[in-house]
Amino acid sequence: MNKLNSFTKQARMLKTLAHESRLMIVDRLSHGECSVGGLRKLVGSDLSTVSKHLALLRAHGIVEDRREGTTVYYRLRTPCVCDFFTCATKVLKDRSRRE
Amino acid sequence: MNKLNSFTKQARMLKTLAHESRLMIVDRLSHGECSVGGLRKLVGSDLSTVSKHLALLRAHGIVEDRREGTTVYYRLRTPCVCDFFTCATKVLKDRSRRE
DNA sequence: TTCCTTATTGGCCAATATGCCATGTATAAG
DNA sequence: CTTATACATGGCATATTGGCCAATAAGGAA
Repeated sequence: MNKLNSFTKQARMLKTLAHESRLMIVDRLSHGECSVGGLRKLVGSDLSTVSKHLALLRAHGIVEDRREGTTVYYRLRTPCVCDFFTCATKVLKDRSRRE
Repeated sequence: MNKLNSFTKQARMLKTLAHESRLMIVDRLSHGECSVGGLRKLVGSDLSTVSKHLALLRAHGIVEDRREGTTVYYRLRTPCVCDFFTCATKVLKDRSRRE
């Protein structure tokens, strides 16, 4: 059923990660689960904005959540997305060496 | 002078790559340089559209160009961006296994 | 029940991205 | 010179994204 080619799927995933706040969230979650409020303090945006970022990450299978009372905790669902950080850092370093 | 934090820079690079046509272009260039016209056939968009994608990739240091007569050839400037494909494929596979 | 805390969703608007067409530029050929 | 080829760029319309506020939902406590 999923007839989307590889480039389309890769582009969607990259788009999902291609935002400063969402990168901060993923990086934070790579160290362990965190509540929405906790992530809000981290990124500094409105709670509703953070919640929407999380909804997007969840819709794309990057994170999953767990409710405990009124608090919702998020965690990474695909831990290897962190490889993007290694990858991105490497590219950025490589690029700065050439400038 | 570049006071941008790491997340901002990473987000910019991901945004630059987060487009189906640009991914196709980078993938094609990973096999060797190619003219704008050649890339146009590959992605199927208007030549001006492809040219703008290339301008964006160039502005972000992903590709560089070389003119030969009236033809302009593009090539990857930071070959390790291809690691993103490995990375993305890995994540996508990992995700599909969990669904 | 009502109140409070925490998070999600809807609405709205500003900012950005995308893509096409038309125009401009650079090089080569005649 | 003119013409043709191959790209690049400006402009404009549309689509998407991002973020805030307000409203809503879901739990826990009194």
